[in-house]
Amino acid sequence: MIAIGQASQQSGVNIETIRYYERVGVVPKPGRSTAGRRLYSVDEIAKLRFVKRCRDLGFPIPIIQTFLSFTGQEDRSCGEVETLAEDHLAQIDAKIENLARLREALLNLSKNCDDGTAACSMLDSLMRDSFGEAVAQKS
Amino acid sequence: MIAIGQASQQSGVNIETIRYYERVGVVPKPGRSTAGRRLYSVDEIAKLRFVKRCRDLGFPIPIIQTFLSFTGQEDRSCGEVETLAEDHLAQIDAKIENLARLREALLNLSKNCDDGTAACSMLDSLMRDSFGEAVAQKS
DNA sequence: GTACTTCCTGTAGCCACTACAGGAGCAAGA
DNA sequence: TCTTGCTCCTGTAGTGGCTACAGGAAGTAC
Repeated sequence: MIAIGQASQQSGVNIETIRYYERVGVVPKPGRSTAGRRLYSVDEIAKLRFVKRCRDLGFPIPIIQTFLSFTGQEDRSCGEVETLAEDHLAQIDAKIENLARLREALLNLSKNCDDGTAACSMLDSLMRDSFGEAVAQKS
Repeated sequence: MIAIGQASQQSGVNIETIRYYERVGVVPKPGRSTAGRRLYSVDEIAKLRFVKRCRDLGFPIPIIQTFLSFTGQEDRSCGEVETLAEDHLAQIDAKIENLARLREALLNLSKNCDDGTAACSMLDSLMRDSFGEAVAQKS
């Protein structure tokens, strides 16, 4: 059983974030020492590491909670996990696509900027009415 | 001079968002009718539209405020705008790259998932220690 | 005993909105 | 004139996923 600082080091999750995860119910409340300090087992560290990996992959916390509810039960989890992962992948693809479009728009805007003249054509373009219909979705 | 609902329609900015922009100082406080309702001029609508376009391009609000402080003055704005736009472009590129890496990691994880067996190899991988070093940055 | 570090709880801040409560004004029709 | 329905007002709280800080208590090393 180790304290939260060590748990943070071993899991890669920030101390404040560990407490936040506990508060919102991502990980269960750990045991406490007689003085009231949190004590973590090896399993709990592993769970924290799992959460961190999922977060690094961009999964939102409610999805991670679903994942965690699946671990332990052997049957029927794979299909649902796959669906959730595919949905997430689709969202990532959409984000990439949107960012690429945004990148294009920005490049088009700023490439007129390098002629060294005083007035900024990019700001002008942003001010004019003709621009801005192509880039619309959320990133 | 038009009311906030019309201003919202003509600028494409949500009513609540217009009030939010006013509150945080992105756009100046508009005039009011005798009954206390906001009244917007053509120029103010144009400014709202400018803010919307910048937001659609992903510029954060402080940058947009800098842009707005440049409009009106003719000299020296282009170079600074260009720098800000380039920085923003670099950030977009970094995001795209990170998402692409994330996408790869997710694909690698989930492609073992489609064999129809009961236990989920993806969750297993996420639980094991060997995975997760390649994907680390913020999106 | 003292200095230093780690830990505790609780609250507030970040970003860029969005939603809602509870009320007031305004325009059109009966 | 009255009612209906729409728009608008202010103020506050919620979103996601943390992060930071205040003010204190406990543990450890010398």
